[in-house]
Amino acid sequence: MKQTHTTSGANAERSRAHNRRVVMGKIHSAHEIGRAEIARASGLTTQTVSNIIAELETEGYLREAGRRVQGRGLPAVQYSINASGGYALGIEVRPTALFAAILDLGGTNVATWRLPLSKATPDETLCTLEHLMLDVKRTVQPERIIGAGIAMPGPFGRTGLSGSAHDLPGWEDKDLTKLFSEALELPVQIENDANAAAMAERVTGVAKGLSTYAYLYFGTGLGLGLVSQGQLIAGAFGNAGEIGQLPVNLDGTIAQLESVASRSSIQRHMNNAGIDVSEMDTLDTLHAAQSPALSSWTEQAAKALGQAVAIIENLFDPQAVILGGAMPSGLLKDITSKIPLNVASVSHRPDAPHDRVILGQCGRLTATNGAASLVLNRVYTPVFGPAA
Amino acid sequence: MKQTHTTSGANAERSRAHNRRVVMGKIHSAHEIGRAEIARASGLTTQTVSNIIAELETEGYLREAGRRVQGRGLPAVQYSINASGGYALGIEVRPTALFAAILDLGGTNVATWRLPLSKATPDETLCTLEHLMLDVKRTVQPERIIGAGIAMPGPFGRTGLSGSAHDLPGWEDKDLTKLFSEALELPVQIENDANAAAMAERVTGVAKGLSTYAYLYFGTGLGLGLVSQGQLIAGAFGNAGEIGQLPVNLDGTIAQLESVASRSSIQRHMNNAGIDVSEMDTLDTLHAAQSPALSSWTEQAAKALGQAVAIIENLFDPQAVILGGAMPSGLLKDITSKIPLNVASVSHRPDAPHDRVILGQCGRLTATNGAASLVLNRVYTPVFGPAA
DNA sequence: TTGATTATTCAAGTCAATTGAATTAAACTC
DNA sequence: GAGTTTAATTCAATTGACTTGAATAATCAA
Repeated sequence: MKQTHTTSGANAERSRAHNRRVVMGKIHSAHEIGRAEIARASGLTTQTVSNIIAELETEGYLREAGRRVQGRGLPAVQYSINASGGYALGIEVRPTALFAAILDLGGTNVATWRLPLSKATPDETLCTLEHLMLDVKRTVQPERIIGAGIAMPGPFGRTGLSGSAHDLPGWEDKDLTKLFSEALELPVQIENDANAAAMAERVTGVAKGLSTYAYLYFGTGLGLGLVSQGQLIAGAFGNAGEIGQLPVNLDGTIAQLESVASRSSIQRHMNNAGIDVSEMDTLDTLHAAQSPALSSWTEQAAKALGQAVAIIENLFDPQAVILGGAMPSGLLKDITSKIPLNVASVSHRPDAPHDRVILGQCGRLTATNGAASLVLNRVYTPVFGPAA
Repeated sequence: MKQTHTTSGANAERSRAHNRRVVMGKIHSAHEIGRAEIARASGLTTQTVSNIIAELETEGYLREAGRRVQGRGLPAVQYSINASGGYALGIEVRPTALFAAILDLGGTNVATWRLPLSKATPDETLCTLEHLMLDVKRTVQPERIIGAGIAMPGPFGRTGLSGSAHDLPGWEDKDLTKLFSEALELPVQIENDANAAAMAERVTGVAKGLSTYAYLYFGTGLGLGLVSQGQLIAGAFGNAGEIGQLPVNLDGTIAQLESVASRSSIQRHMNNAGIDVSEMDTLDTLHAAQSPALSSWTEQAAKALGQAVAIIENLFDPQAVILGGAMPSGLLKDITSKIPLNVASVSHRPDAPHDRVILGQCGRLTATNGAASLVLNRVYTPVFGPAA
């Protein structure tokens, strides 16, 4: 993930790109907004905003949304995102399947694929992707596809995946960015699934108004995505957020967070109680029926997550911690409400406009949609090259 | 700490400011470097770099450092930072004293003050500062002072300090930035002591080549500074890095990190052994004499810190974790070497160019010098306005 | 109806980047 | 050691994008 950035300098062209993002970002978060207001909020002149909006409109990214009368003076022409003006492709690579989704500029899912993989080796995956692309190009206008985001389970080495813990063999020492961008013929961004999922909530979900938050992702294990000022914190090597091994204290016993709060931990727990939950729907049913075995799991998980949340709040001071991932939403909601919060924390702000722990709303395909959201976030959030 | 940024847009002027920082940053980290090389490293043209360097040189921030023959072609004129071209003021407010330091552009300490405070109320502090400023202006040319950094123990509320844990009463609900910038008549930056200390290592210490790292700070308690891509991670309300309450597991007993690894924990531990260590020098002597009581503390502290390091590495994936603060350096070195590292971590990189845990080198006044380093870091690291 | 207010556009001006050709000084080649 | 190659730097012209200030348009208030 680490690379030498040789483009830290600014020039007119890069200023324009930056300002286009600023404008798109304001429109995205305000939903409908006029030029003058964007100018005030961004520090640009109305003239500049006008020019940029004209450009964005002819390119199809924006559309007029009537005038709004708001007191005296000429009513401002409102602009909003033209959802069909661009599309982002999201790819999630899992050990047994490849998920894909297309989101439009507004963040709405317009297509979803699930392609089985036997081993998820690079060859098989890339080959499957080439077939997928044919389909993708039939679904939306190819020239309207802005880019692709790829979500894979980490951890990442300097290139490719590394370490002994990940479940995708054969990807070590590969230049992932090169591999995918060549196969897809699109600019790509690669993140682990938790990070991608975190972005989904920012672009379309409950984190839309937030710029600094943490996201706990229930995948096979448990992942953490950290977003600071609208950008993912990747860490030096792209592996920030490995929270699974966090030690938690359950009634005097130390356990790893992931072994108590994850999908695989439910399966283990329920199997011990003689119940098979290999199907996700079973879980949903059990939850609706208030299964005692499931609620004893929930209790443990919530307790463990409470400790994780306390640590996250202390170390990162986020606006909120969001919970999401591939779990029945009723169950997730239940967990969310049961997480104990430390009243002595700096995050305890009685006047806060929202809860400290929030339920994510992006559903089971969060990571796939999140992969696409990585692309959308780049449209809406200005970035500048990092320090050397 | 949170505020509405109305200047996220880019223009020619802000581009220039950005590029000046890029150029200063390259020169700072390379020590001596020619224009063409800066151009290559930054993506700017040599012409632009030439213009900026000419500007910076006439302003006194740079100076020529001879030509370097490096093979064929015209030998490049080398430039380096002109240390006396600018000064940064650092202020550290503690409950019983105000520390101040001036660093030159090269990061060298040119003056230090220690002014006793009886209660460190805003009134007393600001009054003391006004007297200090008279002295400061006699020490260096007033117009060469770039700005001031302020280090205070957190946590911060939306304005001022808040919470029950901090030791500076009377600062609640104050607009710190306004208060200090008006008293000093300088642009100011305010951070907690751990964050300031973290910056000291980046500007002058062992973190000079690092852009993403964590810093564990021994103050009265224990603080954490997180630096990502050359910038401090502040969190949503400026309180990121509150690591003191982290639970650690010592032989089955759960303790708070701060109660085992901090200056006050040493005092408690040694008092229990019947030894008084209210003077820091005593500690140094005891360490040199290999006091058994002290080494039993060190062992516990290192064990606890090992757990904290593991969590930091997993959550943040830094290039390194640096240890520093107001402790005898021999003792710190000892702790550093004794911290157990998890071999299974993603941070275990046998080919890394440096250790995973590094001893800081900025000495006892790290936080004060660090406050000044906040200012210097802004000179050397380009920033752009954060997302809305 | 008139004046105040706010949004927007028009036209000119400015800033700071880029581009391409020219100059300088060293190293390599024969 | 004369000529060629290479690299850094400067000179002069150009361009892109933002700003400025004046003009115009549409609404509210009196």
